Amino acid sequence: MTESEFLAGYDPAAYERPALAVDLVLLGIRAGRLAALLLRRSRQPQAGLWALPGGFVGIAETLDAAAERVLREKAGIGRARLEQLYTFGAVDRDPRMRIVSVAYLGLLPEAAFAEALAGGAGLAAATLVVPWAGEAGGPVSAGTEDGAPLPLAFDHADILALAVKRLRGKLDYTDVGFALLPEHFTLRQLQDVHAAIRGAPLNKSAFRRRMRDRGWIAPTGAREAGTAFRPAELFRFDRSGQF
Amino acid sequence: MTESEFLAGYDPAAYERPALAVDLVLLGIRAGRLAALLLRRSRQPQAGLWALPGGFVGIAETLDAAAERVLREKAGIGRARLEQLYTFGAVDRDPRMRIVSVAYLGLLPEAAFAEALAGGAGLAAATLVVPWAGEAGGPVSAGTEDGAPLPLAFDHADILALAVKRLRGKLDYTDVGFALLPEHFTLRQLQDVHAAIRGAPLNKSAFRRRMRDRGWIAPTGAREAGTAFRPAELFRFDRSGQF
DNA sequence: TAAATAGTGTCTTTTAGACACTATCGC
DNA sequence: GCGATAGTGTCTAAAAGACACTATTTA
Repeated sequence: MTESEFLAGYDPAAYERPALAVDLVLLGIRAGRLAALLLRRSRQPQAGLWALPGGFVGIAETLDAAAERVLREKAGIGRARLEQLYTFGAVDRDPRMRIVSVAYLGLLPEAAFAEALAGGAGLAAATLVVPWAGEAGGPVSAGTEDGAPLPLAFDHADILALAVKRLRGKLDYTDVGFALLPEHFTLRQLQDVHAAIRGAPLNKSAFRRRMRDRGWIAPTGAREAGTAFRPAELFRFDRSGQF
Repeated sequence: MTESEFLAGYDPAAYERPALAVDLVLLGIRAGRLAALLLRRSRQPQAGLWALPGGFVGIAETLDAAAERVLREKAGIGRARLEQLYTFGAVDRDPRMRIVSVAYLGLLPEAAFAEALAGGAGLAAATLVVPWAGEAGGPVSAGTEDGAPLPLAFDHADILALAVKRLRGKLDYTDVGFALLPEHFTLRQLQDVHAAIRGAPLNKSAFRRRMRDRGWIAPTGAREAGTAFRPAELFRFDRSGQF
């Protein structure tokens, strides 16, 4: 153990520490497409650009707790499925000072997503263009509903791209698809969510067969209402069938 | 934006910051089993327990750079495939002070692993018992070669368990298996590595077929030497066949 | 030629894609 | 009954597991 390590270990106050923050990638489905919740920066630096909701981590606060607090305070959302994504630590990622940021992925059902948009937090929805470029995923770009690009602040484009990549990677073997749906849903809705995340269409019969075989869905007995045609059966996520 | 957020954003020096560290899970294959490199703690707290090599992140140092520096300085290893794993931020994970740690997964070929053990860094090898409990993976425990358990310091058992889980998850669709082998290897060696990571045996014919079909392996034309029986063909990882 | 492992062939099972078909609802 | 979508049946293709078989090398 060198002298500097000894000091760093036992008197770390003697060394300058990076600031530690969390940033939230809040994803939902909007008009059949994957979308993220962004805030427009009103101040320098990067004023006018779009940023992920974020905030600093308190000295006596867990990372998860900080993410939940930002979800409440900055996004005005009470609850969401949050999961740690990756920690971004480039030295110059924020021009003000050294900030290391732990990125979180949050998944919102369609209603919660719309509610967050309507709330007073000033959030806007960025539609994500997610081309199907193999399992690895291609580039992800954020834009308005009619296609105008939304320029992202700092390294937030990288964070967003990684979030989509992670979501895609987990789609086939975890329950992430259900986190974007209401408690009761039709198989068509579920398929649409999967298609939006993949960026490519799915075969209907094979999809339904797979969901059934995995034991992930349970019939509720109820049916859709208000359709102009044959109403579909409503299912719910069956947590017991996970493995 | 509340008053406290404003202050935290623009005068973060006014708030106490967590210390930021990296911890390295260095994995390799030893006697056909998955093993990790650990350091025995000589001081309080948790003296006598086994810990992952780690160190603090410098104020002008990338997370990846900090991990590489710890790899050199604490483990005496020049190069390894390092990949960020997860960030651990429980408030009381270190009794001395608040330390948030970014865990890294490092994969070492068998020779590099043995070399690191023989080096003067004081590293010991902990054999990992990795039972096959479905894709999710069961509990992971560290022990000596003859089965005596090695108690781990802090939350390092959690970090180790997550590292193995990640390694398992990536085994089938990335090149992690090759990172644990020398440049030239036999298909038997490759299969043994996969079996060690899975914690379950693999079908020979199916395994070879899959590796071939994916274009991951390229014949070198050379053969094993020094065997008491038919020598196997040597292959190398074919990076071009990844996707 | 015996021992031991390398490497292959083939049958079966599972999973997914393609695609047409039937069922059922509101109007 | 018509329009539109829900939901199913079945053929085919691709991938994986089981397992026996042949091949090749050293001693």
